[in-house]
Amino acid sequence: MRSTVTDVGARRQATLGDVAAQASVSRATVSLVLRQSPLVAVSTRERVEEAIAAVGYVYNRGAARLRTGLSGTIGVIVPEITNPFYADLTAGIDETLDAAGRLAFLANSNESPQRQERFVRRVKEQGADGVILCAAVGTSPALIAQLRTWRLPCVQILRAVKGAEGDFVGPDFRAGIATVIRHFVARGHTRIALLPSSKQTSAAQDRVDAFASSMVEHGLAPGLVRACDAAPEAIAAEVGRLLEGSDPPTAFACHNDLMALDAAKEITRRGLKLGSAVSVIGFDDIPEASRAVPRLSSVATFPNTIGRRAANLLLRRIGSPSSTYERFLIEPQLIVRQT
Amino acid sequence: MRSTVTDVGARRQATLGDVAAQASVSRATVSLVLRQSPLVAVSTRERVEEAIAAVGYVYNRGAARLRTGLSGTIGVIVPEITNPFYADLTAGIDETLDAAGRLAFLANSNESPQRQERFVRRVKEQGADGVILCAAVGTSPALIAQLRTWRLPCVQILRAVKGAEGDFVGPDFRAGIATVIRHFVARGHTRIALLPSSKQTSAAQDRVDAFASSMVEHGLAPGLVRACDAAPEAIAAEVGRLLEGSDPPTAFACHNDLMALDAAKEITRRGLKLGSAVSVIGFDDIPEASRAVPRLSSVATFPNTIGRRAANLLLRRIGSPSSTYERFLIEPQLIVRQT
DNA sequence: AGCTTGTTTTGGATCGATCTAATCTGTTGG
DNA sequence: CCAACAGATTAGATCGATCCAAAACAAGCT
Repeated sequence: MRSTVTDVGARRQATLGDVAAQASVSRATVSLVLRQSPLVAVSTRERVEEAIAAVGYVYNRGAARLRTGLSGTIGVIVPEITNPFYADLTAGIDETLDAAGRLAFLANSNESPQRQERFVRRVKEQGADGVILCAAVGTSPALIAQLRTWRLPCVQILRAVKGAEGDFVGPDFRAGIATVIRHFVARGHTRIALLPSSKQTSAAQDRVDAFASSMVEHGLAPGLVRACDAAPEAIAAEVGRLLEGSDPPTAFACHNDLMALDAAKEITRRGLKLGSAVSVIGFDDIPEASRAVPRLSSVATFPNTIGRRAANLLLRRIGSPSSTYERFLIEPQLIVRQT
Repeated sequence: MRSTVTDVGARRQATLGDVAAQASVSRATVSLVLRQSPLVAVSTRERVEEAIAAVGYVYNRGAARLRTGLSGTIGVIVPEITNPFYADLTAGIDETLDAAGRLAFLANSNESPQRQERFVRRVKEQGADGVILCAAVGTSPALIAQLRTWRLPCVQILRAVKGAEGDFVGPDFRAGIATVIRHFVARGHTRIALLPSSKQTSAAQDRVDAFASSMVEHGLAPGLVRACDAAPEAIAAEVGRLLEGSDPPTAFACHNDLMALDAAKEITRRGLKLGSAVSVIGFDDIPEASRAVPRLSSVATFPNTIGRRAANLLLRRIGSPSSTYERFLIEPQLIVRQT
């Protein structure tokens, strides 16, 4: 009663109780107003809203979560935030969560399962409502099982942890490889090499599998598969070995654009003409691909879309934890440029 | 007493109380153990730790925060997460916070002050202990003032909001420009152009100011300053206009590497030889700079370091909110390559 | 007036931790 | 034997919201 707006100097943050006092209603009523309940009379609602503004009240979602069990937060764990692909992905997630009024914890596992485990635990401690996880190389299925016993909804993206099923969103790498091989064959290539990442992920394995069956499908001899570290020197060396071998390949399907760019560089350095003598295609269609000379052909994988889909799926799953798992494969698109 | 470890099927998450019951001690004691208090006897501590493992207890930081007022979280708001510079920065922040046992909310304002404001409010609602903010273009000083009245510590990075002082960490753009001009002059250039971003930020203004005083310092006529949108076409057009003008510049200092790469492309397209006839230098030293042909000279600005410094400063500020503001300018480094 | 019925409002318990001050235990010294 | 004290443990209040069941109020109908 006595307390008025002039108590601004007060060090303490305004709470529901302060608003209630200011508006001469009960705390319960203020709570109803905050949650847009249709129960409160319009006149009271207005009075309460004025009071909220007057005392400078800010909702304390942490306190609410204690009661409701819902925090309005999501954990996002990626293995390599500095990779432009993940940055795009993150932007897509961020956008969707923003629209849903939620906030994301972002953590960079840096491909370390230990660090990843630490993050998962912290995210759980903070009471996040769910997790979007791109599992680090070497992730144990036990981690996913852990999330399950915690009843913490989880959507895996890009890489599926072996031995742990669940919701999943990622590019259809198999379809992508199939398209690339079809393209190469149409152009007359018969000696084709695949350079998958040497990281042991489902994303790499998918490429290898699809490559093998595609080659068979087109009646070609099994192509050359050379798992390759992402370092520029490693790629140059591998490309060199292939080109110096007997019956060298004339087309290279690379794990991603960064690797493809380095491969292209080495091929050019050796005096071969890209686009005519030799073809190179990467994955992801990063901005650099179209800027390079010659402009790199690439399989676009739409990270932003994947991020949005994953976030939407997670939100749905949080709403209905019991329904059966979903699996979204985003159709990639071959962008033919000069290589 | 009756309840044993076998209640695993229970839907409810284990709480402090469950651990206490399991270990036959009080909740207060368990709490002390969790916080590594030296008060508890070693034998009890061990008993409690066993109980924690037995019931599968996970700390509820949200509940703790209600009492302590500390959440162990930090808000990070950047204007453009897909820019590799910010990705690196984020990685630096993430690393530092990880070491400090904290978790970051990451939000992408996308240069929208409205969105940024929404995020700031959400971060506050979630009870974050502090904020690292790279202010969107057009941010009002009122936002910083708001944070201040909320007593939410804030470290600004890269761009300082005009009219709002506070803690700051960013590259020393002035020093960077000075180095570039010195380098150009040493190479014999006298007609120099500056292409700052057309975004109205302190980061752009710093470059403009430093450019002007550098030119004077070397006894040169004021150079050409052309604020420029980041779109490749806009840059090509601007570079074209400059080159076709009377007495065209022979050296270009660009706002960042992405712009510099596009400028370089246009210069090459016009048949001018980069590195001899014309020089181009960008900022940030993104990976693409060293991969481009010709290899782009650039001013490295060390985003990862900036991220770490900012995070460390924020952690210190959370520890002692009242001490005076600090301002860290990270010395950039000119990397001379082929342009 | 008394009785429904429907709409608003509310007191008090509750979520899961921490904090404070008090209690309990065991030891030591007078 | 008791007072004093240090060390270890605890009961109960508390943080700021939500939930529930009950109360207050208003309007309409006998």
